Amino acid sequence: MSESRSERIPAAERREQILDAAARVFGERGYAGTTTDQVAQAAGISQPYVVRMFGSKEKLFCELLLRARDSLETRLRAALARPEVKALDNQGLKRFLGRAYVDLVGEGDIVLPLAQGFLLGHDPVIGRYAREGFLDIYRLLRDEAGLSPEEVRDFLAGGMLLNTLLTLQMTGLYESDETARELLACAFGEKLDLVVAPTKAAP
Amino acid sequence: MSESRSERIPAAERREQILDAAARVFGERGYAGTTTDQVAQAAGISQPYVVRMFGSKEKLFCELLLRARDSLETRLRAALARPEVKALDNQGLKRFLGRAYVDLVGEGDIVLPLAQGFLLGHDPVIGRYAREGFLDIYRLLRDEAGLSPEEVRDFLAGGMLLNTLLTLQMTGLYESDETARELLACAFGEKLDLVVAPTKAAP
DNA sequence: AAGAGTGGTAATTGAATGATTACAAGCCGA
DNA sequence: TCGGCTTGTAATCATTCAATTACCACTCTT
Repeated sequence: MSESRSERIPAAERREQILDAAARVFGERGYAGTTTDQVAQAAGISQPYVVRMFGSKEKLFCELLLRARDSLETRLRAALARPEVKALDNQGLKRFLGRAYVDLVGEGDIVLPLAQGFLLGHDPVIGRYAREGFLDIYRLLRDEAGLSPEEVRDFLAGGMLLNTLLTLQMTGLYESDETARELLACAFGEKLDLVVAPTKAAP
Repeated sequence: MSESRSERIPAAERREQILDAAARVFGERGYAGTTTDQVAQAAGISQPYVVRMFGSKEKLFCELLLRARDSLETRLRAALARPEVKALDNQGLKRFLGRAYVDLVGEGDIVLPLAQGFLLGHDPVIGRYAREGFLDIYRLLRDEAGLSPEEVRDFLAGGMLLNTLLTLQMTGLYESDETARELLACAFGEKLDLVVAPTKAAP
Protein backbone atom coordinates (compact mmCIF):
# COMPACT_ATOMS: atom_id res chain seq x y z
CA MET A 1 0.00 0.00 0.00
CA SER A 2 2.37 2.70 1.20
CA GLU A 3 6.06 2.71 0.49
CA SER A 4 6.40 6.28 1.59
CA ARG A 5 9.39 5.80 3.86
CA SER A 6 12.24 3.57 2.97
CA GLU A 7 14.12 4.73 6.01
CA ARG A 8 14.60 3.31 9.44
CA ILE A 9 11.57 3.37 11.62
CA PRO A 10 11.48 2.98 15.41
CA ALA A 11 10.57 -0.49 16.57
CA ALA A 12 7.38 0.52 18.33
CA GLU A 13 5.98 2.12 15.20
CA ARG A 14 7.14 -0.78 13.02
CA ARG A 15 5.44 -3.14 15.40
CA GLU A 16 2.12 -1.42 14.79
CA GLN A 17 2.62 -1.56 11.04
CA ILE A 18 3.26 -5.27 11.23
CA LEU A 19 0.23 -5.84 13.43
CA ASP A 20 -1.97 -3.93 10.99
CA ALA A 21 -0.65 -5.88 8.03
CA ALA A 22 -0.92 -9.15 9.90
CA ALA A 23 -4.53 -8.45 10.84
CA ARG A 24 -5.38 -8.00 7.19
CA VAL A 25 -3.60 -11.10 5.98
CA PHE A 26 -4.54 -13.42 8.84
CA GLY A 27 -8.09 -12.12 8.74
CA GLU A 28 -8.37 -13.04 5.10
CA ARG A 29 -6.39 -16.28 4.92
CA GLY A 30 -6.60 -17.73 8.40
CA TYR A 31 -3.83 -18.80 10.73
CA ALA A 32 -2.54 -21.93 9.02
CA GLY A 33 -3.17 -20.46 5.58
CA THR A 34 -0.95 -17.45 6.15
CA THR A 35 2.83 -17.40 5.89
CA THR A 36 5.05 -15.07 7.82
CA ASP A 37 6.42 -13.97 4.48
CA GLN A 38 2.98 -12.81 3.34
CA VAL A 39 2.74 -10.73 6.48
CA ALA A 40 6.20 -9.34 5.89
CA GLN A 41 5.41 -8.34 2.31
CA ALA A 42 2.14 -6.73 3.38
CA ALA A 43 4.10 -4.74 5.92
CA GLY A 44 6.86 -3.92 3.44
CA ILE A 45 9.68 -5.55 5.35
CA SER A 46 11.59 -8.81 5.34
CA GLN A 47 10.31 -12.10 6.71
CA PRO A 48 12.97 -12.58 9.40
CA TYR A 49 12.13 -9.23 10.89
CA VAL A 50 8.54 -10.29 11.46
CA VAL A 51 9.62 -13.43 13.23
CA ARG A 52 12.21 -11.66 15.34
CA MET A 53 9.84 -8.90 16.35
CA PHE A 54 7.27 -11.29 17.78
CA GLY A 55 9.26 -14.42 18.48
CA SER A 56 7.09 -16.72 16.42
CA LYS A 57 4.11 -16.83 14.12
CA GLU A 58 2.01 -18.17 16.97
CA LYS A 59 2.89 -15.33 19.29
CA LEU A 60 2.12 -12.80 16.59
CA PHE A 61 -1.32 -14.30 16.08
CA CYS A 62 -2.04 -14.36 19.81
CA GLU A 63 -1.09 -10.70 19.95
CA LEU A 64 -3.64 -10.06 17.20
CA LEU A 65 -6.32 -11.90 19.15
CA LEU A 66 -5.73 -9.82 22.24
CA ARG A 67 -5.68 -6.67 20.16
CA ALA A 68 -8.95 -7.53 18.43
CA ARG A 69 -10.65 -8.41 21.68
CA ASP A 70 -9.50 -5.17 23.26
CA SER A 71 -10.67 -3.11 20.29
CA LEU A 72 -14.05 -4.77 20.44
CA GLU A 73 -14.43 -4.35 24.17
CA THR A 74 -13.36 -0.74 24.00
CA ARG A 75 -15.82 -0.06 21.22
CA LEU A 76 -18.70 -1.76 23.00
CA ARG A 77 -17.99 0.07 26.24
CA ALA A 78 -17.82 3.36 24.37
CA ALA A 79 -21.19 2.64 22.82
CA LEU A 80 -22.64 1.78 26.22
CA ALA A 81 -21.36 5.04 27.64
CA ARG A 82 -23.21 7.20 25.13
CA PRO A 83 -26.15 9.14 26.55
CA GLU A 84 -28.78 7.93 24.10
CA VAL A 85 -28.56 4.32 25.27
CA LYS A 86 -30.41 5.19 28.47
CA ALA A 87 -33.60 5.65 26.52
CA LEU A 88 -33.34 2.24 24.90
CA ASP A 89 -34.88 -1.03 25.94
CA ASN A 90 -32.80 -4.19 25.63
CA GLN A 91 -34.02 -4.84 22.11
CA GLY A 92 -32.98 -1.38 21.04
CA LEU A 93 -29.69 -1.68 22.89
CA LYS A 94 -28.91 -4.86 21.00
CA ARG A 95 -29.46 -3.08 17.69
CA PHE A 96 -27.39 -0.13 18.83
CA LEU A 97 -24.49 -2.35 19.83
CA GLY A 98 -24.87 -4.24 16.58
CA ARG A 99 -24.34 -1.04 14.64
CA ALA A 100 -21.29 -0.28 16.75
CA TYR A 101 -19.93 -3.69 15.83
CA VAL A 102 -20.50 -3.16 12.13
CA ASP A 103 -18.79 0.20 12.40
CA LEU A 104 -15.74 -1.45 13.89
CA VAL A 105 -15.72 -4.10 11.19
CA GLY A 106 -16.10 -1.50 8.48
CA GLU A 107 -13.13 0.52 9.69
CA GLY A 108 -10.66 -2.19 8.84
CA ASP A 109 -9.86 -5.81 9.33
CA ILE A 110 -9.23 -5.53 13.03
CA VAL A 111 -11.76 -8.10 14.15
CA LEU A 112 -11.45 -10.71 11.42
CA PRO A 113 -8.48 -12.40 13.09
CA LEU A 114 -10.82 -12.99 15.99
CA ALA A 115 -13.24 -14.75 13.67
CA GLN A 116 -10.37 -16.83 12.34
CA GLY A 117 -9.27 -17.65 15.86
CA PHE A 118 -12.70 -19.05 16.64
CA LEU A 119 -11.97 -21.89 14.23
CA LEU A 120 -8.83 -22.88 16.11
CA GLY A 121 -10.33 -24.51 19.16
CA HIS A 122 -8.17 -27.57 18.60
CA ASP A 123 -4.94 -25.62 19.06
CA PRO A 124 -3.69 -25.92 22.63
CA VAL A 125 -2.51 -22.33 22.96
CA ILE A 126 -4.48 -20.32 20.42
CA GLY A 127 -7.66 -22.22 21.24
CA ARG A 128 -7.42 -21.19 24.87
CA TYR A 129 -6.91 -17.54 23.96
CA ALA A 130 -9.85 -17.60 21.59
CA ARG A 131 -12.24 -19.21 24.05
CA GLU A 132 -11.27 -16.80 26.77
CA GLY A 133 -11.78 -13.86 24.46
CA PHE A 134 -15.16 -15.12 23.42
CA LEU A 135 -16.28 -15.55 27.01
CA ASP A 136 -14.94 -12.11 27.88
CA ILE A 137 -17.22 -10.59 25.29
CA TYR A 138 -20.11 -12.68 26.52
CA ARG A 139 -19.65 -11.45 30.08
CA LEU A 140 -19.29 -7.86 28.95
CA LEU A 141 -22.62 -8.00 27.16
CA ARG A 142 -24.34 -9.76 30.01
CA ASP A 143 -22.92 -7.86 32.95
CA GLU A 144 -22.11 -4.41 31.61
CA ALA A 145 -24.80 -4.10 28.97
CA GLY A 146 -27.32 -5.91 31.16
CA LEU A 147 -28.58 -8.23 28.45
CA SER A 148 -30.17 -11.56 29.25
CA PRO A 149 -28.32 -14.72 28.19
CA GLU A 150 -30.79 -15.14 25.34
CA GLU A 151 -30.24 -11.58 24.19
CA VAL A 152 -26.48 -12.00 24.36
CA ARG A 153 -26.80 -15.23 22.40
CA ASP A 154 -28.76 -13.48 19.66
CA PHE A 155 -26.29 -10.62 19.55
CA LEU A 156 -23.34 -12.98 19.26
CA ALA A 157 -25.16 -15.02 16.63
CA GLY A 158 -25.66 -11.93 14.52
CA GLY A 159 -22.01 -11.07 14.88
CA MET A 160 -20.97 -14.56 13.81
CA LEU A 161 -23.12 -14.24 10.71
CA LEU A 162 -21.49 -10.96 9.79
CA ASN A 163 -18.05 -12.47 10.33
CA THR A 164 -18.98 -15.40 8.15
CA LEU A 165 -20.26 -13.23 5.33
CA LEU A 166 -17.04 -11.25 5.42
CA THR A 167 -14.60 -14.14 5.53
CA LEU A 168 -16.65 -15.85 2.84
CA GLN A 169 -16.16 -12.67 0.81
CA MET A 170 -19.83 -12.72 0.01
CA THR A 171 -19.52 -8.97 -0.44
CA GLY A 172 -17.77 -9.64 -3.74
CA LEU A 173 -21.02 -11.03 -5.12
CA TYR A 174 -23.02 -7.93 -4.30
CA GLU A 175 -23.00 -6.64 -7.85
CA SER A 176 -23.52 -9.90 -9.65
CA ASP A 177 -25.77 -12.06 -7.50
CA GLU A 178 -29.34 -11.15 -6.65
CA THR A 179 -29.57 -13.52 -3.68
CA ALA A 180 -26.29 -12.35 -2.21
CA ARG A 181 -27.48 -8.77 -2.52
CA GLU A 182 -30.67 -9.52 -0.62
CA LEU A 183 -28.82 -11.40 2.11
CA LEU A 184 -26.17 -8.72 2.52
CA ALA A 185 -28.74 -5.95 2.64
CA CYS A 186 -30.68 -7.84 5.26
CA ALA A 187 -27.64 -8.67 7.38
CA PHE A 188 -25.81 -5.34 7.29
CA GLY A 189 -28.83 -3.04 6.99
CA GLU A 190 -28.08 0.62 6.81
CA LYS A 191 -24.38 -0.03 7.28
CA LEU A 192 -24.17 -2.01 4.06
CA ASP A 193 -22.01 0.43 2.14
CA LEU A 194 -19.39 0.28 4.87
CA VAL A 195 -18.63 -3.22 3.82
CA VAL A 196 -19.66 -3.59 0.22
CA ALA A 197 -17.62 -0.66 -1.01
CA PRO A 198 -14.43 -1.01 1.02
CA THR A 199 -13.05 2.42 1.80
CA LYS A 200 -10.64 3.11 -1.02
CA ALA A 201 -9.02 5.97 0.80
CA ALA A 202 -6.72 7.79 -1.60
CA PRO A 203 -4.61 10.90 -0.94
CA MET B 1 -11.39 -46.22 15.69
CA SER B 2 -12.07 -49.52 13.94
CA GLU B 3 -9.37 -51.75 12.59
CA SER B 4 -11.76 -54.61 12.16
CA ARG B 5 -10.78 -55.49 8.61
CA SER B 6 -7.21 -55.47 7.48
CA GLU B 7 -8.22 -56.87 4.13
CA ARG B 8 -8.93 -55.31 0.81
CA ILE B 9 -12.01 -53.18 0.66
CA PRO B 10 -13.85 -52.09 -2.48
CA ALA B 11 -13.02 -48.58 -3.60
CA ALA B 12 -16.53 -47.22 -3.19
CA GLU B 13 -16.68 -48.29 0.43
CA ARG B 14 -13.15 -47.08 1.11
CA ARG B 15 -14.10 -43.77 -0.38
CA GLU B 16 -16.84 -43.32 2.18
CA GLN B 17 -14.48 -44.23 4.98
CA ILE B 18 -12.04 -41.60 3.83
CA LEU B 19 -14.76 -38.99 3.50
CA ASP B 20 -15.95 -39.70 7.02
CA ALA B 21 -12.46 -39.47 8.42
CA ALA B 22 -11.72 -36.35 6.40
CA ALA B 23 -14.87 -34.66 7.65
CA ARG B 24 -13.75 -35.21 11.21
CA VAL B 25 -10.20 -33.99 10.70
CA PHE B 26 -10.96 -31.06 8.40
CA GLY B 27 -13.88 -30.07 10.60
CA GLU B 28 -11.61 -29.85 13.58
CA ARG B 29 -8.40 -28.46 12.12
CA GLY B 30 -9.50 -26.53 9.05
CA TYR B 31 -8.40 -26.84 5.46
CA ALA B 32 -4.89 -25.43 5.61
CA GLY B 33 -4.33 -26.86 9.07
CA THR B 34 -4.98 -30.44 8.01
CA THR B 35 -2.49 -32.70 6.26
CA THR B 36 -3.45 -35.48 3.91
CA ASP B 37 -1.48 -37.78 6.17
CA GLN B 38 -3.70 -36.93 9.14
CA VAL B 39 -6.70 -37.84 7.04
CA ALA B 40 -5.02 -41.07 5.97
CA GLN B 41 -4.22 -42.07 9.54
CA ALA B 42 -7.75 -41.27 10.66
CA ALA B 43 -9.02 -43.51 7.88
CA GLY B 44 -6.47 -46.21 8.64
CA ILE B 45 -4.75 -46.21 5.25
CA SER B 46 -1.66 -44.73 3.66
CA GLN B 47 -1.30 -41.11 2.60
CA PRO B 48 -0.75 -41.75 -1.11
CA TYR B 49 -4.02 -43.63 -1.30
CA VAL B 50 -5.94 -40.62 -0.06
CA VAL B 51 -4.38 -38.40 -2.67
CA ARG B 52 -4.89 -40.88 -5.47
CA MET B 53 -8.49 -41.53 -4.55
CA PHE B 54 -9.46 -37.88 -4.81
CA GLY B 55 -6.77 -36.40 -7.03
CA SER B 56 -5.73 -33.72 -4.61
CA LYS B 57 -6.33 -32.34 -1.14
CA GLU B 58 -8.36 -29.54 -2.64
CA LYS B 59 -10.69 -31.87 -4.52
CA LEU B 60 -11.21 -33.96 -1.40
CA PHE B 61 -12.21 -30.87 0.54
CA CYS B 62 -14.59 -29.71 -2.18
CA GLU B 63 -16.19 -33.14 -2.12
CA LEU B 64 -16.70 -32.69 1.61
CA LEU B 65 -18.33 -29.32 1.06
CA LEU B 66 -20.81 -30.72 -1.43
CA ARG B 67 -21.52 -33.64 0.84
CA ALA B 68 -22.12 -31.39 3.85
CA ARG B 69 -24.40 -29.12 1.89
CA ASP B 70 -26.39 -32.05 0.57
CA SER B 71 -26.74 -33.56 4.03
CA LEU B 72 -27.97 -30.26 5.37
CA GLU B 73 -30.42 -29.68 2.55
CA THR B 74 -31.75 -33.21 2.81
CA ARG B 75 -32.22 -32.85 6.52
CA LEU B 76 -33.96 -29.49 6.25
CA ARG B 77 -36.28 -30.76 3.53
CA ALA B 78 -37.09 -33.82 5.60
CA ALA B 79 -37.97 -31.57 8.51
CA LEU B 80 -40.15 -29.41 6.29
CA ALA B 81 -42.00 -32.49 5.05
CA ARG B 82 -43.09 -33.59 8.51
CA PRO B 83 -46.79 -33.17 9.23
CA GLU B 84 -46.45 -31.14 12.42
CA VAL B 85 -44.85 -28.19 10.66
CA LYS B 86 -48.16 -27.18 9.14
CA ALA B 87 -49.42 -26.09 12.51
CA LEU B 88 -46.41 -23.84 13.09
CA ASP B 89 -46.05 -20.15 12.42
CA ASN B 90 -42.76 -18.91 11.00
CA GLN B 91 -41.31 -18.34 14.43
CA GLY B 92 -42.10 -21.89 15.42
CA LEU B 93 -40.82 -23.20 12.11
CA LYS B 94 -37.50 -21.47 12.69
CA ARG B 95 -37.14 -23.20 16.04
CA PHE B 96 -38.17 -26.52 14.57
CA LEU B 97 -35.60 -26.26 11.80
CA GLY B 98 -33.03 -25.15 14.33
CA ARG B 99 -33.54 -28.34 16.28
CA ALA B 100 -33.17 -30.32 13.06
CA TYR B 101 -29.86 -28.57 12.47
CA VAL B 102 -28.58 -29.35 15.95
CA ASP B 103 -29.60 -32.96 15.46
CA LEU B 104 -27.52 -33.13 12.32
CA VAL B 105 -24.57 -31.53 14.05
CA GLY B 106 -24.88 -33.90 16.98
CA GLU B 107 -24.82 -36.99 14.81
CA GLY B 108 -21.26 -36.43 13.71
CA ASP B 109 -18.93 -33.93 12.21
CA ILE B 110 -20.65 -33.82 8.85
CA VAL B 111 -21.33 -30.12 8.77
CA LEU B 112 -18.20 -28.75 10.40
CA PRO B 113 -16.24 -28.80 7.12
CA LEU B 114 -18.88 -26.44 5.83
CA ALA B 115 -18.16 -24.07 8.70
CA GLN B 116 -14.46 -24.32 7.92
CA GLY B 117 -15.14 -23.65 4.26
CA PHE B 118 -16.89 -20.40 5.15
CA LEU B 119 -13.53 -19.04 6.24
CA LEU B 120 -11.97 -19.70 2.84
CA GLY B 121 -13.57 -16.97 0.79
CA HIS B 122 -10.16 -15.89 -0.45
CA ASP B 123 -9.51 -19.22 -2.16
CA PRO B 124 -10.42 -19.04 -5.84
CA VAL B 125 -11.93 -22.50 -6.06
CA ILE B 126 -12.99 -23.44 -2.53
CA GLY B 127 -14.32 -19.96 -1.91
CA ARG B 128 -16.65 -20.22 -4.86
CA TYR B 129 -17.97 -23.59 -3.69
CA ALA B 130 -18.53 -22.30 -0.18
CA ARG B 131 -20.38 -19.17 -1.28
CA GLU B 132 -22.62 -21.13 -3.60
CA GLY B 133 -23.40 -23.62 -0.86
CA PHE B 134 -24.25 -20.84 1.53
CA LEU B 135 -26.59 -19.17 -0.92
CA ASP B 136 -28.20 -22.53 -1.71
CA ILE B 137 -29.14 -22.91 1.92
CA TYR B 138 -30.40 -19.34 2.02
CA ARG B 139 -32.68 -19.92 -0.93
CA LEU B 140 -33.95 -23.18 0.48
CA LEU B 141 -35.00 -21.49 3.68
CA ARG B 142 -36.54 -18.56 1.90
CA ASP B 143 -38.31 -20.35 -0.95
CA GLU B 144 -39.09 -23.81 0.38
CA ALA B 145 -39.56 -22.98 4.04
CA GLY B 146 -41.24 -19.68 3.20
CA LEU B 147 -39.27 -17.62 5.69
CA SER B 148 -38.76 -13.90 5.23
CA PRO B 149 -35.23 -12.64 4.56
CA GLU B 150 -35.02 -11.43 8.14
CA GLU B 151 -36.13 -14.77 9.48
CA VAL B 152 -33.63 -16.59 7.28
CA ARG B 153 -30.96 -14.22 8.49
CA ASP B 154 -31.73 -14.98 12.11
CA PHE B 155 -31.81 -18.69 11.44
CA LEU B 156 -28.44 -18.59 9.70
CA ALA B 157 -27.03 -16.40 12.44
CA GLY B 158 -28.01 -18.97 15.04
CA GLY B 159 -26.40 -21.68 12.98
CA MET B 160 -23.18 -19.71 12.68
CA LEU B 161 -23.07 -19.30 16.44
CA LEU B 162 -23.48 -23.03 16.96
CA ASN B 163 -20.74 -23.71 14.43
CA THR B 164 -18.48 -21.25 16.19
CA LEU B 165 -19.06 -22.77 19.60
CA LEU B 166 -18.25 -26.20 18.22
CA THR B 167 -15.10 -25.28 16.30
CA LEU B 168 -14.00 -23.23 19.30
CA GLN B 169 -14.44 -26.43 21.30
CA MET B 170 -16.29 -24.42 23.89
CA THR B 171 -18.03 -27.65 24.81
CA GLY B 172 -14.81 -28.74 26.48
CA LEU B 173 -15.31 -26.02 29.10
CA TYR B 174 -18.79 -27.18 30.02
CA GLU B 175 -17.67 -28.88 33.20
CA SER B 176 -15.16 -26.33 34.38
CA ASP B 177 -16.45 -22.90 33.37
CA GLU B 178 -19.65 -21.40 34.71
CA THR B 179 -19.98 -18.84 31.92
CA ALA B 180 -19.38 -21.38 29.19
CA ARG B 181 -22.03 -23.60 30.75
CA GLU B 182 -24.57 -20.81 30.69
CA LEU B 183 -23.76 -19.88 27.11
CA LEU B 184 -23.88 -23.45 25.87
CA ALA B 185 -27.15 -24.15 27.64
CA CYS B 186 -28.62 -21.04 26.13
CA ALA B 187 -27.38 -21.74 22.62
CA PHE B 188 -28.11 -25.45 22.37
CA GLY B 189 -31.16 -25.59 24.62
CA GLU B 190 -32.73 -28.97 25.07
CA LYS B 191 -30.28 -30.50 22.60
CA LEU B 192 -27.31 -29.66 24.79
CA ASP B 193 -26.37 -33.20 25.71
CA LEU B 194 -26.08 -34.09 22.05
CA VAL B 195 -23.01 -31.94 21.86
CA VAL B 196 -21.56 -31.72 25.32
CA ALA B 197 -21.35 -35.49 25.78
CA PRO B 198 -20.22 -36.65 22.36
CA THR B 199 -21.77 -40.02 21.63
CA LYS B 200 -19.20 -42.54 22.79
CA ALA B 201 -20.89 -45.39 20.96
CA ALA B 202 -19.35 -48.69 22.04
CA PRO B 203 -20.32 -52.23 20.99
C1' DA C 1 35.97 9.24 15.85
C1' DA C 2 35.28 5.18 18.33
C1' DG C 3 32.03 2.07 19.52
C1' DA C 4 27.80 0.49 21.16
C1' DG C 5 23.09 0.01 20.42
C1' DT C 6 19.29 -0.20 17.00
C1' DG C 7 16.95 -1.35 12.65
C1' DG C 8 17.20 -4.27 9.01
C1' DT C 9 18.28 -8.00 5.44
C1' DA C 10 20.48 -11.98 2.67
C1' DA C 11 21.38 -16.55 3.00
C1' DT C 12 20.46 -20.78 4.81
C1' DT C 13 18.51 -24.65 7.21
C1' DG C 14 15.75 -28.37 8.73
C1' DA C 15 11.38 -30.09 8.94
C1' DA C 16 6.86 -30.78 6.95
C1' DT C 17 3.95 -31.78 3.24
C1' DG C 18 1.36 -32.69 -1.22
C1' DA C 19 2.19 -35.26 -4.89
C1' DT C 20 4.39 -38.91 -7.90
C1' DT C 21 6.49 -43.21 -9.04
C1' DA C 22 7.28 -47.73 -8.82
C1' DC C 23 6.12 -51.76 -7.10
C1' DA C 24 3.62 -55.63 -4.49
C1' DA C 25 -0.21 -58.55 -3.36
C1' DG C 26 -4.81 -60.26 -3.79
C1' DC C 27 -8.85 -61.47 -6.84
C1' DC C 28 -11.32 -62.93 -10.91
C1' DG C 29 -12.49 -64.50 -15.39
C1' DA C 30 -11.04 -67.41 -19.32
C1' DT D 1 -2.98 -71.18 -14.16
C1' DC D 2 -2.21 -67.38 -16.52
C1' DG D 3 -2.80 -62.55 -17.14
C1' DG D 4 -4.98 -58.46 -16.17
C1' DC D 5 -7.46 -55.52 -13.05
C1' DT D 6 -7.97 -53.65 -8.44
C1' DT D 7 -6.36 -52.43 -3.87
C1' DG D 8 -2.73 -50.87 -1.46
C1' DT D 9 2.06 -49.30 0.17
C1' DA D 10 7.10 -47.86 0.50
C1' DA D 11 10.15 -44.71 -1.09
C1' DT D 12 11.07 -40.50 -2.82
C1' DC D 13 10.72 -35.78 -4.79
C1' DA D 14 10.15 -30.94 -5.07
C1' DT D 15 8.32 -27.21 -2.50
C1' DT D 16 7.24 -24.48 1.00
C1' DC D 17 7.86 -22.41 5.28
C1' DA D 18 9.16 -20.93 10.06
C1' DA D 19 13.07 -20.10 12.18
C1' DT D 20 18.14 -19.12 12.73
C1' DT D 21 22.49 -17.15 11.70
C1' DA D 22 25.45 -13.95 10.35
C1' DC D 23 26.00 -9.93 8.71
C1' DC D 24 25.41 -4.75 7.21
C1' DA D 25 24.23 0.25 7.91
C1' DC D 26 22.80 3.96 10.36
C1' DT D 27 22.73 7.00 14.47
C1' DC D 28 23.66 8.60 18.78
C1' DT D 29 26.77 9.23 22.77
C1' DT D 30 30.90 10.40 24.69
